[in-house]
Amino acid sequence: MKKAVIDCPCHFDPQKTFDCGQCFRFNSDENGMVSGVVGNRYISVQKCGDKLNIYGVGQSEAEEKIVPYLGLDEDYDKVNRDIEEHFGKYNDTIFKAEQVSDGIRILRQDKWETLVSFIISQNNNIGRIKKIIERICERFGEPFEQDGKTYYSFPTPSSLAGAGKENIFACGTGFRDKYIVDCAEKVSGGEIDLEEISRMNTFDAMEKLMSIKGVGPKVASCVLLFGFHRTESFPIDVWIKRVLEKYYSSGIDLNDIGNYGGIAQQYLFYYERYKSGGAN
DNA sequence: TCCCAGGCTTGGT
DNA sequence: ACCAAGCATGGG
Repeated sequence: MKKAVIDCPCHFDPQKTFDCGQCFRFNSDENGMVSGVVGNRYISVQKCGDKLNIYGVGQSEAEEKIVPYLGLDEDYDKVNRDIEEHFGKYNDTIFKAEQVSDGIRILRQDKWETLVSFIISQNNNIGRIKKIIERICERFGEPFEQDGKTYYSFPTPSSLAGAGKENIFACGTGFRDKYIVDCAEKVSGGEIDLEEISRMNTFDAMEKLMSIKGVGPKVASCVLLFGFHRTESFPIDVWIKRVLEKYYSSGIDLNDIGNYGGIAQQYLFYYERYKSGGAN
């Protein structure tokens, strides 16, 4: 089995990072090993002191692809300072959230995979989201072998566009089948160009993403944050609404959350949802 | 034009 | 029966 070892920066906890709901194809075991499919590789990540063991890729691939994927090139001291500046002026909630959530990083996931994944996430729970995505990969993705086991890549836009609504539905998507089809058709047909979106300002990018059926403000902002690394994107869901009412009842200026407001959102989300024993 | 309520698949509890 | 990191839809 291929293996790489890299220096682990501060503020990185693989389990928290993959457990905070931004990624649906990874699972962690009791040894703190976190494993899942990235592109056409199955990788496992394990933190050992100030080192990070990465299995499934060689040293150069780990440094070139996995380090940016994990967001390890981002300076989280700087990130945290900016977050404290923008959220600390209201009260001390963000400092507590930062402490509890320390180690969460925003991944650089594939744009297309993130888009489909968060369409599936609506009105759904994480356990079921994961199962649906796995079935979609098994049925429409490309198989690849690694260490004697078979894994499946996330299907391409054209693969899903040609899958047929009934076959998408058969993966357990429920009413979201038509949303996935619309999304796959628009992306494979070029009507939606994800690389073009990555060059747009956040407002235009949101508008463009929301022209896909089943993509509203919450899904679009999650896709921008997790798939486009728009760390200023601040998804507002039921949990964050609760946080805003509970800790920021006199309101916060959503137009002044800084360049890393989305990371603050993750801290607050994790703080509120997982501090009292966690969810599924 | 904007706002709001009820519906939507499915599996877990 | 109720709920889940929401959204499209139709009526007012």
